Amino acid sequence: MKISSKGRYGLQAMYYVAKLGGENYVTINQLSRLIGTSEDYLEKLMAKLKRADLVVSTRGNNGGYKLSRPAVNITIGQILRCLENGIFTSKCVDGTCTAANCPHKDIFTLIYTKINGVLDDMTLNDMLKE
Amino acid sequence: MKISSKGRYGLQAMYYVAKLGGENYVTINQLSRLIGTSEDYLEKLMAKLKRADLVVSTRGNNGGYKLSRPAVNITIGQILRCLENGIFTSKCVDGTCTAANCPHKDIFTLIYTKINGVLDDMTLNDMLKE
DNA sequence: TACAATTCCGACCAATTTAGTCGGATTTGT
DNA sequence: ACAAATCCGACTAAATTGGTCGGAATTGTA
Repeated sequence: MKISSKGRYGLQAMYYVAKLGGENYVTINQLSRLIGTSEDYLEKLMAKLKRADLVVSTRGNNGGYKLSRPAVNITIGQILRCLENGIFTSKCVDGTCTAANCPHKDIFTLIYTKINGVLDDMTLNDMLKE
Repeated sequence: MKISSKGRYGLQAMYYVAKLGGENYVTINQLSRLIGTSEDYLEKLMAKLKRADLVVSTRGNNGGYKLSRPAVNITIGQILRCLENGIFTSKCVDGTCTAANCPHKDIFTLIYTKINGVLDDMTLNDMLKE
């Protein structure tokens, strides 16, 4: 249940897209050199970030990625949730718990609400300020 | 990165140990019927909870488990951390990040500190009150 | 038009973690 | 002696993560 390298690479990629971006597009090649992982793998992560509307891209020469909106409007939670598998939910919350009258729905919901609250309280802009 | 069934079963087991316990010892057989999973698997989880000093046990006839201390002094975070693998930490925090001058140490540390704070703010007693 | 730079896409594989089983050994009260 | 329990290590299966590969499609530029 740690943040896996998927989430870690994703956060780092978003950080560099934000930092180097502006009007420029940032390429996977640049990101892979900055982060230190393969282009092939990063590509998968960028695809997820794009599907979640956190970045936009153009193909072809001079193409690459940039943020879909200002860094202050992109939360750490949004980034992690789109990369990690079913992050911060559980059977007892999403309705698939098979226990009759699952007695723990409320506490699990509370746990996840609080964690998501923490993550959505921090934005990409907070990473840039460091 | 969801709370896996390990964590879920563990929280539920602790809940029932707290609820049925008091002076009594609660057995794995009871827990498995209440939670709906195998005795064999629960046994592994109880072993971890014991190693973390969250429960105490006696063997033999009339044996079983009970809390090592009052429910109000056992946090959700303590339960989850002892069951899940390296929960809420990451390379960039624990010193194994190989990036030179990892620029993200602070933000990752902040994320984990906040999440652990949330989890350690809730105790087993909060589960009992539901 | 050719070409290079780039994202995009699906199939595949390896490593790790999670989930679960099994066969006993040990302890304890009756 | 026996039954009810925890304890323990080895094993397997399933799922997820981490990563690779080959090529298709798009775009700017010479």
